[in-house]
Amino acid sequence: MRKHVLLYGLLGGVLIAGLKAIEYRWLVVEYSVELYGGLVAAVFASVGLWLGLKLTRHTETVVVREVMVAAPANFERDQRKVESLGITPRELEILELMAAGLSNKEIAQRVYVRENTVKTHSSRVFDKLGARRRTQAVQLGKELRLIP
Amino acid sequence: MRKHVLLYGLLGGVLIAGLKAIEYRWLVVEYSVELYGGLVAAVFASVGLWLGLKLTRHTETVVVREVMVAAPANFERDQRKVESLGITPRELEILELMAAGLSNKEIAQRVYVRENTVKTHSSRVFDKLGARRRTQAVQLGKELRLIP
DNA sequence: ACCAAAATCATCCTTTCGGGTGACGCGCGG
DNA sequence: CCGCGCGTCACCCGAAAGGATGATTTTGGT
Repeated sequence: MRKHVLLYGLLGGVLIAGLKAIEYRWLVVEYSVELYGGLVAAVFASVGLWLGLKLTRHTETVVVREVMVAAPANFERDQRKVESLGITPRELEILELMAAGLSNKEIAQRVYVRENTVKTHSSRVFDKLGARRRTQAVQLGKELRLIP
Repeated sequence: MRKHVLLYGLLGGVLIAGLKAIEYRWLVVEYSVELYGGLVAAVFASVGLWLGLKLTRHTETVVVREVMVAAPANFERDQRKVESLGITPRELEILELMAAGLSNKEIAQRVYVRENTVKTHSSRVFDKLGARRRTQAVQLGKELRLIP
């Protein structure tokens, strides 16, 4: 966290210095200020946005709601199996998305990570489930009541 | 969401205009650019941060708990959908085996045909279901009650 | 503050999938 | 008899998935 703030400040400094230098070299034009401001704004906005997402990615409030539904099946995760298999929350999440029929790339975009990361997670899940293919993993996941 | 973005852009414009005006009135000094950049950076960082928080603050995982446990339903194939989609018995068979997590090769061995044949069948099923991946086909097949 | 677990990302390499295309035989109904 | 649907099989090619390994960063709990 503190590291983030430091990095943030540092980035700001570097950015301003860089822009200053650039300005004096080839942006000595009428609209340099606008360009300057725009760039700074864009960069800081992105960083701010990223930071915001980063800070709250895992802060979910769990709301347990009792509902009376007739047809659709009720799903209750078998937490014991999850633990005994040593499957992490993230891995479960990826497994669910896999079951929804998403490709690794799509999952990556969905959860804001690289495809490589998704592949690592899925590999681990396959390992823990003893599956060789994603369809198999999905099937096992459903059988073991790890996913709906 | 779109509203947010619009507001964001608008704010940016107003801010820049405002700063520009201010600059020409009282901040015509040596370090106006730094001040300017700092202000823009700060404001946009906060807004970005706020936006980030806003977007993810209310991510709650809703756990739906049901009282009555309907027995693991008996599966009844929706023959109408099967026909309307033009899915043949053989294709359904392959789809089921796919859902069981078998690879094309394994399916081929199971039903005593070449892997190539399995591939054509699966391709046709994907076509008819509008799926691009086998996991997706399985998911759709279950949703449409074509397979258990 | 420190350690272990979890999460992230990369690179290399092999296997599996999926798309596209073409072809052949069989049985059934017109 | 001929066409048509269905099942069968082949080949090529690019994309996706999976295995193995190593590395760094975050997080959570003493």
